[in-house]
Amino acid sequence: MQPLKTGELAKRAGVNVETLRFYERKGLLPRPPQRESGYREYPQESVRLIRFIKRAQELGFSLKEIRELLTLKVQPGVTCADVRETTERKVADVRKKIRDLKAIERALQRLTVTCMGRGPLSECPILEHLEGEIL
Amino acid sequence: MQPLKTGELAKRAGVNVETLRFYERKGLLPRPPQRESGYREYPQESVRLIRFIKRAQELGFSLKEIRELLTLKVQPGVTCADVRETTERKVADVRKKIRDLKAIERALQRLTVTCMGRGPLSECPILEHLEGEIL
DNA sequence: CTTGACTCCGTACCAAGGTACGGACCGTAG
DNA sequence: CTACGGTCCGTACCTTGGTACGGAGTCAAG
Repeated sequence: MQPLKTGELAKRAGVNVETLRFYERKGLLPRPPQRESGYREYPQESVRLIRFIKRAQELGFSLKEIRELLTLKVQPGVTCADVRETTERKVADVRKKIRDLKAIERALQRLTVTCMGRGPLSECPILEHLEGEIL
Repeated sequence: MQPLKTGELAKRAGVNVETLRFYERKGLLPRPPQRESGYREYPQESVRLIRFIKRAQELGFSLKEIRELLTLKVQPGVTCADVRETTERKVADVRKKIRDLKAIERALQRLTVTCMGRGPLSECPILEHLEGEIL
């Protein structure tokens, strides 16, 4: 298995070359050995690393959190329980976001229910509510 | 009712002075008449306008969307139904966000369930999943 | 009339997660 | 050997919703 050049890694991992550079700057992707010319030579595992990042992102982890997860992985003495704890915190975050959005949904829903969609703008219950006339 | 100076409006509306300047730049808050000295003289209604913005924000509207709502209000021929439509689109957005977050929640929940929190990091099911080992 | 608080303006900065650009250099196919 | 595409680097730019700063000018209380 040959090392990968930046463009090859980007292609295999399904991201932009610029994104790789960005991840490197952010400390998510370690800088690989470089040739004399400066060309980076990524090991094959880098593809997995990028995919790890992308998966974690899909699960709602921020890049900062992902960097922490990656740091956990290489620190001695870190246990599975630490990773689990991070994940549980994230579940709690996500649940809070869901609760907040549901409150918003209910409020908006109440607004659309009060508005028949008829009548002039000056009597629109939605705008009235936003202006604080009612409630 | 005297006109309000920037600081007074900010105080009454519960926002920062800088925020008012920001809203003005963004086209949410029309630039009021100004004295010779440049001092702005806001009409009392501006307090309501800022509160409108803040309420709409709490309901998940972005500043851009709020600007559109405000534009709707002053355009002739716009009906209550237009406002209702905007609100309904927003409800749909919010519902989609909730669905997405629920999918994330389920996925994270599955991960924490598979992880007993014991054992070495090298066998952590959470990290394994993120790396694509399983599934 | 002085002085401290307020206001003006442009601009820079923050977070997050990238994308884009330009000039210089490299590498390889033809 | 040359030409084209890939890569390097630093930097600027984008979005969203603001916050902060600094110098100059202004207002109003004492």
